[in-house]
Amino acid sequence: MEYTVKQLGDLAGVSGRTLRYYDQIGLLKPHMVNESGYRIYGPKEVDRLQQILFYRELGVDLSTIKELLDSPDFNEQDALREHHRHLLAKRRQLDLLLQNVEQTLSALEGGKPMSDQEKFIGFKEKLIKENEEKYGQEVREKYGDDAVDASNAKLMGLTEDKYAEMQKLAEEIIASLVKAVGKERPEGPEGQRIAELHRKWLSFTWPNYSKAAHAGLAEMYVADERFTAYYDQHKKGAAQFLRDAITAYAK
Amino acid sequence: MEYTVKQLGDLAGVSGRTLRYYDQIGLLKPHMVNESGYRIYGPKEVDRLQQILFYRELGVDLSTIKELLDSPDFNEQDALREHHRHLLAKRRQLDLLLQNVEQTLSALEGGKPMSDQEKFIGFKEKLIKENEEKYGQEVREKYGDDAVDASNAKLMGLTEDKYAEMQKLAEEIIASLVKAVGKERPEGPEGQRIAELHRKWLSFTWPNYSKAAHAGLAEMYVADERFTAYYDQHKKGAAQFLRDAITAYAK
DNA sequence: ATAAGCCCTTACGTTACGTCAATGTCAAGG
DNA sequence: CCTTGACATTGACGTAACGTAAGGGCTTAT
Repeated sequence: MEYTVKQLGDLAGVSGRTLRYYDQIGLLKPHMVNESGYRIYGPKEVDRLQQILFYRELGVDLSTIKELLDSPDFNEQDALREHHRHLLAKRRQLDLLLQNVEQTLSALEGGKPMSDQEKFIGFKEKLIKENEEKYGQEVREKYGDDAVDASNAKLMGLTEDKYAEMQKLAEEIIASLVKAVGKERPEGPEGQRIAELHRKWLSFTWPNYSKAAHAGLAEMYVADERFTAYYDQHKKGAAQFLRDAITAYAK
Repeated sequence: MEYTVKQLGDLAGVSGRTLRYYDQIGLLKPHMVNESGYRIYGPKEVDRLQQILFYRELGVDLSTIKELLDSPDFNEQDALREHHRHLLAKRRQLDLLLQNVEQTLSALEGGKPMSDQEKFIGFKEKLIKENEEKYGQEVREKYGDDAVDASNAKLMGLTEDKYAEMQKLAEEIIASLVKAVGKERPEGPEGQRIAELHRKWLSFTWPNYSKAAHAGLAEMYVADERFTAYYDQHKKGAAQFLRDAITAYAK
């Protein structure tokens, strides 16, 4: 199919000005220009525009998009899979915001008041993005491993004794957290003891411990609702507390 | 608590420049300025910043935000409920985009090719916003249709056997819910079994299952009081439980 | 007392378009 | 055939929401 500026614009939900601008900066050149100067777009341009919009949706700036799409080793499949990952991350962030709204509402209606930190959970897009790039894979691998670990730890070389020890440790961490939240400070001695326990717990499955990775994981505890839910199921605010404790510990 | 520019910025995930800009345009004035000219923010400013960020996240421009927050009949509760609605809408749009990516991928891998229209589903934010009310109604009408569908499923190509099977499934879901609510956790094994049953049940009428859509429907179960009433008639809290179970399941 | 890390204001730069303005093109109807 | 109205074109200027750099004070730790 062939489209004029308006037609393609309507199709994709962008303005004519936008398409002319994209032409101007060389991001999306029309397939051809007819004798009276009209821009005519073909199927290849349609697909390219789709790619552009995927990137734009994720907040990538136009010059970067251009570089990416024009790079000789650009692979559409990989790009789409990346889009998918990032969209999922964005949805997780949205879910955090939804939780935040709900909590704020209930606090307003006389529920439990929120800490100032809690009031901004879900907004720090950039931090989450950066963290994901740095530690995301590590954490994801870890998370995947966790599931495996739990069900058949023997395969990973852990003896049953060790596994039991690990579980006991996990329980102690939770129990300590439940007691500490709201009473102790994360940077205080009890908070630091918990962080130390957590480091020990980690050492069962992490081949090599690093403070940076530990801090990154802690950040994940509040950024990824799966973790948050896990810790908060025993006591609300536990994930937050643990995060702060570890952050202080890793410094 | 009192905060300086940097402290509040770090807390909320915005830059110092941003806070100074907000001061400049009168959107967020500091509680006070100390003798050496430092901006000092108090608890009221923290809350106002939170409100600002909620609006900003939804794409409202700063001058409009200012008008809203300064309007004499501004009501925080209503605003939060609005935020909630819009965030849900945004999530629906994200789900559309996710589907789009998935379809594009499968088309690339030799699946069914997409029409040019389909290539841009999920991008037209503005249209979605405008049509939100319309869309919502459509969905609700669709729900009405679903009820009709269910009652005379033969028209939809379901054999009577299949239909009976479907009803049995529905009954099992209700029965399991009644037992589980208040005793089991939604993320626990029983909750997940119920979510799985629900997925199976859905598959009778949905042409293609997607986790995103499943989760979206679950959200509807608590957002639309007709759904809630349907599930809660047997046991209070059942809709909530089912929602949580499905949400965990779809992750 | 010197460095590090905050804070201030002023001011210019940037991105991704929106919005005129002045003008040419094209299909449809009276 | 002519007009009309919706489209198209190229400038050119405007804008929102900051980023960034320059030049200079304040506070705290070593």
